[in-house]
Amino acid sequence: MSKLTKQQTVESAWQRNAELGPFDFCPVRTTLNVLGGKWKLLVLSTLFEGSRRYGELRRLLPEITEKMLIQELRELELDGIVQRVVYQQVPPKVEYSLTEQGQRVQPMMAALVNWGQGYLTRTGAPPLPASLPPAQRNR
Amino acid sequence: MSKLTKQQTVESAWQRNAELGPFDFCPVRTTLNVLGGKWKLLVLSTLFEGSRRYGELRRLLPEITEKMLIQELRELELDGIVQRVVYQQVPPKVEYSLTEQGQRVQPMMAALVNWGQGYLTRTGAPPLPASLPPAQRNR
DNA sequence: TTACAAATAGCAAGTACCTACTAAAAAGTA
DNA sequence: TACTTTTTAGTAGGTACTTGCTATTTGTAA
Repeated sequence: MSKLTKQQTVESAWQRNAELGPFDFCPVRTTLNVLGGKWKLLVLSTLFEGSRRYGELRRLLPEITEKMLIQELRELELDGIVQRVVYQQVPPKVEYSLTEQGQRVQPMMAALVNWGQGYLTRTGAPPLPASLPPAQRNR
Repeated sequence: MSKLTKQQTVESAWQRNAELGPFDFCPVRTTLNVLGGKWKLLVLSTLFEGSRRYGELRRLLPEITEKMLIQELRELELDGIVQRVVYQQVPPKVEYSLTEQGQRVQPMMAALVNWGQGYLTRTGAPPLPASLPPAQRNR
């Protein structure tokens, strides 16, 4: 993207990262580019159960800023992971759901969950934050 | 971490992200925290084949800065993913290899590779960078 | 007319992340 | 002494990513 256009429009995450060079057809890099946002997997996990309106997502994921939520949704839409359907009503209604590509994330995420769980149980939660008393771990 | 100690020492990635709140025992978050660095999976994939000296890694991965390379290695070591063995020689020799936790990354990464490949083939490489002529895609 | 709900966008400020460059240790060799 | 090889650390600067706050649209209800 040009340095001149300082304008901050939401882009496809793929596209945003696609100018870094010829490494971009690396499958892992692709996955990280498309799904690597701080909240994307969290949002997707909510959509595994079915489609949701924007407001529902907001209520289900209060730790995400509104700004971030739409931004992530917008990127996921541009990258073909979620589908956005607008109903022509007056208090507007927008429903988000997973595309086929989005559905395919589920087994992949299962692998992440699996590794993370193994790590947590095997290392006994945070590995050696020796500086903190153990009691503080669960804060 | 205290705002006062501006000192920039390498921390465990787990530890660095562990103060964000009670979400941290989420397995996915854990996985992303530990393995989410820009180069970590790339480094690990190099170690799947066996142990490597620092210099070998540097040569095999020229796109990574030396600084970043040791930093990522150090974090991975602190998080228990790689093992670091120092040989008491005069031009120093240090070998890095995967721990058991590190070995377990391989199947997980396979899932990432799989998703990324599916995405690339199904969407036909970069999805709609309509602003660029198709020829430019392979730059 | 004023107020409201639902969804979304923009900007400024802050934080985290990466890179480039410089430099240190250690012990043998020229 | 000066110089090499191998591994590692520090610092400054830049870029990318997140957050907080404010604002817009559009019918309908008060």
